[in-house]
Amino acid sequence: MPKNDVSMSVVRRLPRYLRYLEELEKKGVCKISSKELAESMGLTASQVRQDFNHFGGFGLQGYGYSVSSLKDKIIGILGVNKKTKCILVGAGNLGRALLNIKFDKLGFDLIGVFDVDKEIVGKKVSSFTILDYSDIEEFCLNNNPVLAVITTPSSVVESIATKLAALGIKAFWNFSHFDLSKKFPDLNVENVHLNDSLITLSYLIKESMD
Amino acid sequence: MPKNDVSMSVVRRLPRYLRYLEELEKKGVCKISSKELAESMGLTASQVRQDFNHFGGFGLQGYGYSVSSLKDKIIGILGVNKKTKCILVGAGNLGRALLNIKFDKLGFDLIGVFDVDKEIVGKKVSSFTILDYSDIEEFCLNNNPVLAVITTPSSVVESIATKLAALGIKAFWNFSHFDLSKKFPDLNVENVHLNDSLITLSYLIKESMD
DNA sequence: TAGATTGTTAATCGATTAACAATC
DNA sequence: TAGATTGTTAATCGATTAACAATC
Repeated sequence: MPKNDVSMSVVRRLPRYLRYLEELEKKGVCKISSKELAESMGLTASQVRQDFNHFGGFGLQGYGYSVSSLKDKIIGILGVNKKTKCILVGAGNLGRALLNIKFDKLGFDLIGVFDVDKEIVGKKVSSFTILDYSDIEEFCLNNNPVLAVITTPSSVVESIATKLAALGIKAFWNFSHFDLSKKFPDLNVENVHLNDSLITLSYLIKESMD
Repeated sequence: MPKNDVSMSVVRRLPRYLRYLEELEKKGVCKISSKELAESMGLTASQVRQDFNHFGGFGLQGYGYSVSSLKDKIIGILGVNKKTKCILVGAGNLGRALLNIKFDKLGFDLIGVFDVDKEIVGKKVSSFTILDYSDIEEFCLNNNPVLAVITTPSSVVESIATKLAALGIKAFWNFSHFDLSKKFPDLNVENVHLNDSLITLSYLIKESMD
């Protein structure tokens, strides 16, 4: 059972652990020590053990960790085995690219994709038919999605999020620059700021040229 | 002039500062105090002043900071005024979505988009003609790009990156799960792990339900 | 000058690392 | 049992916050 108030530094390492463990399992590795896992991930053995012990003792002293049971524990902690209902708003290039994500393998069930553009409403992208944004209210009342993926222009995000929050949305995966955390401090917001990421790289390149 | 060895915590806040300053400038705000800026960004005034002072004194005691000159300083620090040559490898959905990014506003000049799929090679997406991946070596020898955006399947990233590194690429903007930092410790790598981001949100939602 | 706010030093807090006893 | 490696406590390190002198 996960305990509360684990720091975000730890939480953000959990998906990485999961990825590495899945790779190990694929390779047929059954057992791994904190030392080996740390080395392959660029962490320290102490850090690995500290991280896991936030959630209870997952290992066996003198042996190490069972890859499959450690993986299962982390899946449980992250809630990847859940099927949290979600919608995607904004079926532009980025939104459509995100439709390739295996939401069901990440703990979500994508139940609706919306856009305002009448040109694309009704069309099929991957296995999803684009729905009309003007029907989103009724859709949410009927289906109660928990997460909204926001891939619309920043200018319309405030009004969309306000509507969705009123309809009971509890979390935003936000690809826009609108600061949803400030406006909705009680909701869960995860920002993906691609521009910031690329600019950071500009800085690192510049520094490495010195 | 930027000094060296500023921590990544600080560096990652710089693009956010830049965004907020651009918004302020758009609103016609000329002057801002560390206190005001901190409040609007969810930081502390101390943190804002510490951050800027890593790079020199940008403010005026008793007055605050000039929005436009602070913005210009940060642009300089981040190298956003540069035009670092870059290429994109993998013109699938995600790659094509990224073509909408204003690379030139973020310090880069996107000079080539590559894919292996003969079906799309030669086609135009946005203002870019998709080039044949088999010509990438010659292209790099002629044009010397510095950054490669990697939006191919993870399985082929190792061989692509090995080739590009040998051709003088200095940085990767990596959207795959392949661990480029481990294989190329001397290159600049910025990872965008969308799956990890979504999984983190799964955890946060789960926690907030308790 | 008085008020405001920076630049900077010192204190605090939290995360990482080290150490080692517990134990498989 | 001896060796190995965890779980956990203590030490260290670094980042954030607080405080205040400098100064516009």
